[in-house]
Amino acid sequence: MDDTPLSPIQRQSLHDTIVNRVRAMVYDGDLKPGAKVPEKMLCETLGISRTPLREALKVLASEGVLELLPNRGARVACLTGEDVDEMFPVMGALEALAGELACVHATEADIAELRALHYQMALHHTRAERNEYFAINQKIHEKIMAVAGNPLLVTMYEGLAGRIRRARYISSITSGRWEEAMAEHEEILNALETRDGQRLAGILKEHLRNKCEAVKEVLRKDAAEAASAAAE
Amino acid sequence: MDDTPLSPIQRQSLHDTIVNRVRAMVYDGDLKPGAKVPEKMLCETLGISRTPLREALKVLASEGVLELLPNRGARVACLTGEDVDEMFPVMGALEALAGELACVHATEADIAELRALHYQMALHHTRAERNEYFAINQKIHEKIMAVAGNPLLVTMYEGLAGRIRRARYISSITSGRWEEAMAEHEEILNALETRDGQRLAGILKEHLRNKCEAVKEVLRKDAAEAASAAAE
DNA sequence: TGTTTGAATTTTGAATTCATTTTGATACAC
DNA sequence: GTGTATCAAAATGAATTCAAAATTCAAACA
Repeated sequence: MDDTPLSPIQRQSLHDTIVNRVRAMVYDGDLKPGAKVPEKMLCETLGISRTPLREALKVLASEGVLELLPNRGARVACLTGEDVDEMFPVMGALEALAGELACVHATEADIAELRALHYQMALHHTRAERNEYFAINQKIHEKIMAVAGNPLLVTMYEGLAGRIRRARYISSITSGRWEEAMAEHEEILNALETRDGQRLAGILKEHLRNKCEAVKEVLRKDAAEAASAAAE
Repeated sequence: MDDTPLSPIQRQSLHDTIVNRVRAMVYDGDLKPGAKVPEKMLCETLGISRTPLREALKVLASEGVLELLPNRGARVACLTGEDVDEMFPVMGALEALAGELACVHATEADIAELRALHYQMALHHTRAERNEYFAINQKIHEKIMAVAGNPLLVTMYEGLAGRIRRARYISSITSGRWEEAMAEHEEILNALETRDGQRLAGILKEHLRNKCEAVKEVLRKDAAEAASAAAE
């Protein structure tokens, strides 16, 4: 991460490295939801022994990324509709807080950066470039979080956002909903520019509520695909 | 937990047991903030080997209860003023959400229970019974969380609340602030009874903001005590 | 042919062992 | 007397080993 001459040497413990590696494997889809996580195979892949790997699995389980079945190993947690229904209100509350704080703490430079991101995203929208749109979209939400200036808030939000990241990326947004989302983003930018924290909080909450439906839609599609794949 | 004849037998893994035991030791003050966590000693106390203990320490570190110093073991995380400043806004957002949801999902029985708790707490207030007051106080907030009907919300809130539990219990509330807190609780009950989610959310947020100051006060007192103890 | 039982294999849980790093103490130099 | 260097002891990080439970597979039986 940080390697400026004066910063203390980063000695990332093996354990931490493994946690991050395995988490990345889950988020990137190398380990599919519901799939068993074979200790032996992972040990060989990563070139480590079971002890640090198992420590990492326990941590990831406590994060909700994996679930541990007693005496039967770990499997990748798969998101149910109920999980998403629980996660989104919480994420909404956290984003709303971030919006409020951002309106207080944002510098003019921060707002300028968000404005630039917004219009870049709008461009991708008009060009119907979904992947690019979603990438910028995520950056905007991350930037608002960062500007809020509350590291704990960021950590907690990222923990939840990570778990649905795959679904958000692939999000099969309808063109109607896409228009709506862009309109919401116009409002988000506007609220930020006028530093209207309450309004921004409200918009973000609503924005997330809508996104929730989109993610659940993807989830249903995934489940259907998995079912048909299993039938073959 | 659940031992009805038909439920599967609950086999809590050793690892989970240890996580809970050590976390309890921290919350109950058996392990003091800033203190090193000696692996060897704990292994002997709990009658286990280092492997499962170390797994537990990693999990507790990821929860923020402990911090791991590379090659130098674990220590109990001590709350700084900044930590509290970060935690309370997040807790406020989560409680506000809980309030909103509670107004939607509470049954009349739930509200009756909260009303009973409220007036019991009011009694302890008039009698100036601090410990009893705080115990009921916590029960009320837990009940609102429970009524919200979002297990994830509860988990995340408990994670934060646990870390400041000690400080909240000992909270050296001034009599002026105590009056104010009771008035806020009157409003909380009232908002619930009228199922005014927005208002309840706002009150809870404000309530938490005030509590934040009280906790930081305790923290300063603790730090001062620790300093004078070290000087002896 | 289908089901069930039981042994062999694999996998997981936990203890032990080994290697590395840190810590603490003593001796030595200045 | 102070500060540094060196070495011993302790603690930590990670691999290995051992024991347990679960899974697999084949044989026996209905």
